[in-house]
Amino acid sequence: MIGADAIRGHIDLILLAILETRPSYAYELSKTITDRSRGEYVVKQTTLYTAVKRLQSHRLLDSYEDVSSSGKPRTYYKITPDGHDQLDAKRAEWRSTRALVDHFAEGQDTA
Amino acid sequence: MIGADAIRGHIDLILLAILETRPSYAYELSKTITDRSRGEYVVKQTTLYTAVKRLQSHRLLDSYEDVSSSGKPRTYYKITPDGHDQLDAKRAEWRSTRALVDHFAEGQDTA
DNA sequence: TGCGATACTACGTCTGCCGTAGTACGTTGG
DNA sequence: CCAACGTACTACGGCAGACGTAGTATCGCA
Repeated sequence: MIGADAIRGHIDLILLAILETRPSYAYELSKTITDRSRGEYVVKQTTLYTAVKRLQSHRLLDSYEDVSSSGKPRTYYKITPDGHDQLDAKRAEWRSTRALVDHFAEGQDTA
Repeated sequence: MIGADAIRGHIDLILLAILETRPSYAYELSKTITDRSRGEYVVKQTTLYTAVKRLQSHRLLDSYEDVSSSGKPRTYYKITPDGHDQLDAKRAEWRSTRALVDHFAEGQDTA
């Protein structure tokens, strides 16, 4: 089970990366994350909704209603061109972060 | 330059890992981090002091004064046995987190 | 008709990192 | 001698992200 603080700040990257492939809606996104992490990471509903709203407010996601599906109409989220750019940027940032933490965590002394 | 939010939650791991080798004091720790990250990550003083105090309050670090050095007496920090355990735990957590983010970030679809 | 899955919102709280600022001591050097 | 600079540390308020809890609402199905 992975704690939220460890993931903190990377949820945007995860969501954008999932939505890069195809549009999805909040509930499905949360399932996708749970499934693909084999249950290791379960996003809280509040966290998820907050995150998609944040991304949308930054114009990284667009949303549209889908009435055709069964049940309540769903809000689908779709990545925007800006979202793609951000995704690239966040991937790069992640690689830097990963390299940095790896460096210290593994205690190498090569500068 | 790596933003603090990307590192957030991993500072404890970084500090413990550095102190695993040998005791150090706040100022030196900050220099170590700056140097070893080639200036990519510069910890703020407030962040650093908050972090070491937090670790100490959790009994992961011990401190002692060193009067022999020139200048103001320094507070040296030394990792405790509990700190070693935490370090192992945090390393493991980091590996999980890394695997998870990598998985999503790189858009693999192998569950 | 009511239960379970789906779909979402509201609100207050906690924690970590930041910005800014100030205090204080020592060595060095003009 | 005293001023500047590096070292060492504290205080305080702010902000954002994630959380816990809880409530609302619709639909399918038995």
